[in-house]
Amino acid sequence: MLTTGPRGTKDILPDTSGFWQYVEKKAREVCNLFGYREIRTPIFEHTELFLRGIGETTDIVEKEMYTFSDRGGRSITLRPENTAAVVRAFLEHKLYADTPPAKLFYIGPMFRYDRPQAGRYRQFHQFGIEAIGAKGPAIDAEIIILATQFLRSLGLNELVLQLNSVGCPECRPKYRSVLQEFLRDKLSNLCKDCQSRFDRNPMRILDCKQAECTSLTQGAPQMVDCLCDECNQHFTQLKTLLTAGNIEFKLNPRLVRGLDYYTKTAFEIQYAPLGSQSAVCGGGRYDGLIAECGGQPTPGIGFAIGMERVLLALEKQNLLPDVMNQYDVFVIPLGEKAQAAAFKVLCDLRKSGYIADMDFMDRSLKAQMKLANKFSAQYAVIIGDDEVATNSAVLKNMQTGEQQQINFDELLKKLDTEVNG
RNA sequence: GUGGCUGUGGUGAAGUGGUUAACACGGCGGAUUGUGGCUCCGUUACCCGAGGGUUCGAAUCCCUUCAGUCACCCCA
Repeated sequence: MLTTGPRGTKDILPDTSGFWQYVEKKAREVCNLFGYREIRTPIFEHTELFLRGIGETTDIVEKEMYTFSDRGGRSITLRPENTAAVVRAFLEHKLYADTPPAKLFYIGPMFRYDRPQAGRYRQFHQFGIEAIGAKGPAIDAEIIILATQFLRSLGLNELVLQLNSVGCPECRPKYRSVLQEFLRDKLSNLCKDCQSRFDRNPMRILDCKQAECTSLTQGAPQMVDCLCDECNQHFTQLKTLLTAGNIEFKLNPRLVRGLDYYTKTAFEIQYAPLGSQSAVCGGGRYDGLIAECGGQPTPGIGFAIGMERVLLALEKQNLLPDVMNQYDVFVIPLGEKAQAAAFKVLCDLRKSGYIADMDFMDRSLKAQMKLANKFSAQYAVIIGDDEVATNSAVLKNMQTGEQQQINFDELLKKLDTEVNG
C-alpha cells in the first residue's frame, strides 16, 4: 500500500509540528540553563556497538533492533537508544580531552521493533542527556533535577520519580547470588519468563508483574540492603542532595533498568495517566560502559525522555500551547490587472518581515476576505482596478473594520506606524 | 512476541442483511453591483481499512490480511 506508512510510525503534520517545536525548545532551554550542549550522532551505527553497549541478553538487542546488512556487507542497526552512540562519539572524538565532565544532550528518532500501542512506536523520539566523566552523586542529582525542571516547565506535575540503586560490579554479583539463594526453592512456582530470568538476570524477577511472582518475591533481599560501602554512600548522598534540591522521590527497590550498562543510580519518572506506557523518563548511571566500549574507565550518567509520551501527557492535561500562526497581512488582488501589483506588494511586505500571504486559488473577493479572517490576519490589503489606476491600495484593519486608501509608496510606512505605534 | 476489542467521508460518528449510506463539525461555493467574522442556503462517501467467501441481495454474517487500541511483555 502506497498510502500508508510502516506500522508503528507516525507523520507529524503541520497541525502538530508546532507542539513538537515547543517541547524541543523547552528542552534546549533547560539544557542551556544547565550547561549541556547538543550532540547529533547518526541514526545508524555498527550493530556491534549496541551488542556491546546495551548487552546481548537484553530484550532490546534480542528482539527489538532494526538490523540489516548494507551493500558493503556491514551489519548496521538503526539506533534503539542513543547512549551507546554518544559514548562512541565521545571516544572517537576524544571529548575526554576537554574539561570534564562532558555534558551533552540530544533530540532525535530511535527505532525499536515492538508491538505498537499508544505511547509506544517503532520510530519514536527521545530527548536525552549524558554527563560523562563525573563520578560523584552531585551530577546524578543534577540530571534528575534537569529532567524534573524540564517536565515542570511544560506544566506537568503529578509525576512520580522512582529511585533505586542497582549496585556496581563489586556488590551486584554478591547480591545476585543472595537473591538466587532466596529464589531457588521457589523457582518451580515462578512464571516461565522468570524461570528463564533466574540465571540470566535474576533481578528482573523482582520487577515481574505476575501475581504469583510478586507474592513469591515478597520479602526477598533487596539490592539497596546489599550495596557495598561505596555504592551505599553514593546512594545516601544522592538522596540528601535531592532532598536539598526539593525533589520528591519514591524509593523503589524493584526498579531495574532494561539495559545492562546501568550501575548505581537508576531512576524513572512516571506519569500514571498514560496507562501501561507510563514511563516518561528513564535513566541512570553507567560507570562501566565507556570502558566496555574500549575507553579508559570513565563514569557516566544520563537519561532519556520519550517525546511522544510527553506530548501525550501534555494533551491529556490540556497543556498544549496555542501555536496557530497569525498573519500580519493578507493581500487581496481583484481581477487580472491587480495581480502583478498585489504580488509585488506581497513580496515587499515579506521582505520587510511581515507575515503575509495571498490567495492562490482564484477566489472571489468575499472568499478571500473569509480567508484573511480565518488566518486571523491583522490587516487586509485590497488592490483592484481603481487602486491600480491610482497606484494605491486599500488597507483594512480586520479588527476595527476601518479602511483607507493609501499610495503604494506610503503603504509600508503606514503599516509600520499602525503596527508599532 | 501473547491475548482482548475496534476499523464507515478531512474529523466525530448513526446505521448490525434489502431500493439513491443519517447527523454534526470541517472544506468548498453562494445570499444583486469590489469586503470577512454571526446567520441562512447549496455542495461535499460510484461506497463503508484491504482481499476473498456465504447469500437472490452485505457496510451489516464468515475467513484471511492490514492497521489502531487495551492489557501482558518491554520501555521512552
